[in-house]
Amino acid sequence: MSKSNRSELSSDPEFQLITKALGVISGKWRLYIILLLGDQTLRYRQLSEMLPGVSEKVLASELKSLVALGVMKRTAYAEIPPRVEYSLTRKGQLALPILKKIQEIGQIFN
Amino acid sequence: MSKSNRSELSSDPEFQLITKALGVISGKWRLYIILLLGDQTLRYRQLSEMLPGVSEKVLASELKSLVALGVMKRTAYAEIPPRVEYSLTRKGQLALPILKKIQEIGQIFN
DNA sequence: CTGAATCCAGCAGGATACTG
DNA sequence: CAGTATCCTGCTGGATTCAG
Repeated sequence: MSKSNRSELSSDPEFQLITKALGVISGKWRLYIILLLGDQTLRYRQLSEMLPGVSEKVLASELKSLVALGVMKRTAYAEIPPRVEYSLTRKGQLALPILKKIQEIGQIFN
Repeated sequence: MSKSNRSELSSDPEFQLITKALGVISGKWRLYIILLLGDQTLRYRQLSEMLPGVSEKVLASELKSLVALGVMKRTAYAEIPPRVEYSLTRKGQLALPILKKIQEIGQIFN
């Protein structure tokens, strides 16, 4: 990483990229949820059951953020009872291999 | 990621790895500091100057955490004035290529 | 020079109840 | 079924001062 001592860190393009990337993966459950979804399409209820101990509020807001970030897409069907499915976007799938690598870091420092 | 519906998430080994990895990279500056150091050896003052806007307290505690995690090593010389140098451990260097990849995630979602 | 100590604000994340 | 609405708490990171 080369340094161009500008006075503000926030103007460093590398810093901006890192911040962006951290937005996708940081948070107690975020990365785990993405890897859990993987290439599947899952309903809200399925995700919820796969994440025991994560409250509705937290799961819902994480999913919302991930959709807003462009990692996942949400598809709602106008049925009764309601059905909502989540899957990775193309960008999400692009990022997936790298995200899986992050687990290796966990192994290195075990 | 395959799921074996055990009742507690914290007993899932994959979750543990992810949590471990997140410990290394999450935090507003942590990942940036690691990439900034890269293969170099830098003194505290140099790091501090490369990180305008990061207070002494935050920098010092981040470095301490990174040393505790085994990512960096700290070498202090008994001189006056004191000299302290930081560099990546072998484990840190092992992780470096993956950490660099994380920036690509930032590019994907730009 | 290299930090530690203190004090403090904001927000991510959790518990629980309720709605379309 | 798929979420909101509230309310609450602890931790992360920031400002400033002090010390070896």
